Amino acid sequence: MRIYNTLTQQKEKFIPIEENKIRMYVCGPTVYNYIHIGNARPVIFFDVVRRYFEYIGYEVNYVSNFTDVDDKIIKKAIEEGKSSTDISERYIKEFKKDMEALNVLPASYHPKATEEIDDMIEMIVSLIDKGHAYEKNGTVYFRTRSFDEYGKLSKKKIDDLESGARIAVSDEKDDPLDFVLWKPKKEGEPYWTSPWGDGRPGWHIECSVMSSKYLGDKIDIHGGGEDLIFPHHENEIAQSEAASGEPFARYWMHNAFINIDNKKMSKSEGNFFTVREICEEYPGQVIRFFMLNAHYRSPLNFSRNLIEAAKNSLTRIITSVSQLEHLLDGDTLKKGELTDEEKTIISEADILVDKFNSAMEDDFNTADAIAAIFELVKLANINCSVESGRKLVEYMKNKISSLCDILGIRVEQDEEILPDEIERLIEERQDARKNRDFAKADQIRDALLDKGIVLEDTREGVRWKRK
RNA sequence: GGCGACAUAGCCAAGUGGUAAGGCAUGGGUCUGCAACACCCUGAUCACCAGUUCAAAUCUGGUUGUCGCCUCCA
Repeated sequence: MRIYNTLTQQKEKFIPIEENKIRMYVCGPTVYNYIHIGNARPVIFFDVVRRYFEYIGYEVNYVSNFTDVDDKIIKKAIEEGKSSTDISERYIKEFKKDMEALNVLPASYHPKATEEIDDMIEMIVSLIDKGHAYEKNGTVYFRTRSFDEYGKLSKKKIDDLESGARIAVSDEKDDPLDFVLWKPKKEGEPYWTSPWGDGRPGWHIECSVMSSKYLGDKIDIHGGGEDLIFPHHENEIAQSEAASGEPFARYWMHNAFINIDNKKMSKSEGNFFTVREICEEYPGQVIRFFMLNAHYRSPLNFSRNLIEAAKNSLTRIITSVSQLEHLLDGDTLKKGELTDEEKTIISEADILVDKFNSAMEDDFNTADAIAAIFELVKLANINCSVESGRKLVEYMKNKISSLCDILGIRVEQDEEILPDEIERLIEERQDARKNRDFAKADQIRDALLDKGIVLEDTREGVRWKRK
C-alpha cells in the first residue's frame, strides 16, 4: 500500500504504527447547514479508505468529529431565535441522513466538540505550562514561533507568512501568527468555565484533542479537504506535537475540491448544490460513483451533464449484475464443475481483481479500480449466458458485486414487488405480443414507461427495471 | 507579493521514460416484431517552444492558460 503524504509531498509505503490496525482521524463538518456536494467528497473518499483497509484485513479505528460550536452555528441560532444546540443537533441529524443516502458507514466514533471541553482545557493548560501558549485578557494564544517546525505541512516559511498576513493585527498577540486556543464569551454565546474565565475553545484545538483522546498521541492517518492544510492542520500539528513532543500523524491525506463550472463553490456566487437536493434526483450510488471515477487528489468538476453521464455509466454495471442474477434465478444454467474454458475465464477475472487491488494500493486510485470493474463487466457480458455453468455465473456476479461493495457502491438491487395492476399490464402485453398485436404491446410499454417502468424483452422473457 | 496544483480524444478520466486504460456521448453493424440490453467496429501523439535521452504524455528550462491556498471553508 502506497499513500501520498502531504507532509513529504510524495507517495510513501504505508506502514501502520501497530500491525493490522489503523488509527484514522478525519475532520468532520461544522454542523450549521445541509452539507453540499463538496463536503461529501472527503466523507465518501475516506469511507472508501476505511472500507478498503477493512477488506484487506485491518481493524480500523476511524474517528470523525462534529464541530458543534462555532461562529456560523451561533449566527444561525440567533437568526432563527433558537439555541446553538438546537441548530447543531438538527444538522447532525441531517448529516446522518445524507450519509445514509450516500451509503457512508458511520465512523467508529463521532465525538462532538462540546462534549470534550474539559479535555481541551486540560491540553491548553499543558501548552501554557510548557511555554507554548499564553493568556491575555481571557484569550489564550498559541505561541507559533515556539514550535520550530511550524509550516512543515503547508510548506510555508514562517517569515513569509508574517509579511503576507492579511489578518488585522491584534495588539494583544505577541506575534501576528499566534492563533487562538480559547476565546472569551460574548454576550448571548454559549460558554464554558475555564481557568481564563468563561469562554469557548478555538477551532484548531478541538481536533487535536479529540484525535489524541480517542486514538492516542500518534495516529496513522489524518485526513480532510485540501483547504484544511493551512491553517487548520498546520495548527493541529503545532499544538499536538508541542504538547506530546512526538510526531502527531504519520500520513496526511487531503482530497482536492469539487468545482462548479471550474470555479470553487461559494455561497456568494450561488454556485453550490447540497447533497440533499442532488439526492432528490439521483441515487446516492450515482454520486459516489461520480466522485470515485476521478482520483481524490484531482479537482473534480460537478454539473448536471456530468452526473447524468455518471448515472449512465453506473447503469452499465448494474444492468450486468442484474442480468447475472436473472440467470441465477432461472433454471437453465448447467450444474456441476467448471469446464476448462470456464476456468480460463475465471483466471482472466482474477487478473482483473488483481488490477483492482493494485489500483487501490497505489494511493487509492479509484478511477483505475473502476476501470477494472468495467473490464470484469465486459468479461461477464461476453461469457455468461443461459447456457453457462452456474458456478461461473455465480463467480462473476460475486466478484463484480464485492468489488463495488469495497467502493461502497451497491449494485445488487433490492427485490421489489410490482403492484398487481402493473403485473397485469405486463402479462397483457405478453399476450398481445403472442398475438402479434404489436400496436397494443407498444402502447402498454409506453404507458409503463410513463410510470417509470422500463420493459426489456430478453431470451428468458420480459424483464423490467426502474428508469 | 509568497506558496502550490493542473493542462491527455466531443465530454469525464487513468497513465511519471519504451510508441496512449476505462466510461459517457456519436456514427455503422449484429440481435429484436420494433425498442431496450448486450456484442462487434468507429476516435487522441498527450497546451506550446526548446532541451536531456537510443527512447518522453511521462525528466529539465521557458511560454501561455486555468485553478487553489496564504482569511471561516471539505
